[in-house]
Amino acid sequence: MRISTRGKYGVRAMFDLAMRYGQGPIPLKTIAERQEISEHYLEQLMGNLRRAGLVNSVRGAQGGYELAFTPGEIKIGQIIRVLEGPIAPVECVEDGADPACERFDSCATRLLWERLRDSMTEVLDSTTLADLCEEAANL
Amino acid sequence: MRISTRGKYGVRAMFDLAMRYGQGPIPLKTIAERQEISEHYLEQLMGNLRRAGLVNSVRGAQGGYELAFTPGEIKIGQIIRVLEGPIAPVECVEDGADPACERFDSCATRLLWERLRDSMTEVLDSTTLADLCEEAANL
DNA sequence: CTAATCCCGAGTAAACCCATAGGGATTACG
DNA sequence: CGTAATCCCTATGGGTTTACTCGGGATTAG
Repeated sequence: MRISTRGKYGVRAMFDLAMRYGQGPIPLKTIAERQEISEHYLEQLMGNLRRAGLVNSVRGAQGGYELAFTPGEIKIGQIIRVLEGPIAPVECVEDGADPACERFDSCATRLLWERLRDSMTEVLDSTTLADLCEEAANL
Repeated sequence: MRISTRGKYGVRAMFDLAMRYGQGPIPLKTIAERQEISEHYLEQLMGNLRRAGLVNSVRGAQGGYELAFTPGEIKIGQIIRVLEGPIAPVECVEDGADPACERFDSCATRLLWERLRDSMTEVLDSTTLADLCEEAANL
């Protein structure tokens, strides 16, 4: 029941960018050092986030990454979905999964997994990067 | 963000036992066939559940497994913890994890993971096998 | 005695995770 | 215009986990 380092690192990196929102592009190297994440590995994650439209990149010297939206507009759930895939404890309760479940009594356990999925989604989609920044300020 | 087949199969098998609670021991083979789970694989899972005290086993012919408590006394969270480990999206918010987090601003993300853990725990520990049986009856 | 059953440990193929390596493209700045 | 800083891309590899399979031993009802 763990998320992988992808989601963990991704949220950390995005939080790092959120804390410096509006200060121009932040180089990957800086984020990686501050967050103690392998640079090359983080690069792959940032690539995914960029292609998903959550960050913009600026190439060349003095370049780096910046959020594509304000911290208040980016939900943690979006980051997780990009880096970890759909938020669903089992495949058959993924959003848009085919509803044909040939198993008869699995339906009972399915309701359980749906409730679990919903409660996870609720937490992850009701928290934005701005919320994390605010919480960080109160520590 | 998936549970493995261990948790999935385990819940299915325990649900199967709950639906037949009080009818004497159910052989593994029967459960495996009904739930379409590899027999040898399920055997390993049942071993874990037995050692955790959630099921009793009866050896020899006419033997099998039965719940060690009434369906209403067994929470899904207990099954998941036996087969999947602690319910925690990241290691540092495991119950009883050392509170020494040398990372400074990870604290902000930590609050998030704690909220996620709590919402997952809430769902899994507020549902019992009896709840699943009841839901199955209403389908 | 025998068949049914649980019990146990080893082995294994595939997938996934977490990187690492090396080079190419772009651009600010002197 | 050259150079260093930076993003971009693909490939590779070791380690771990997953989801089994296999083979045999122990126990017990009938």
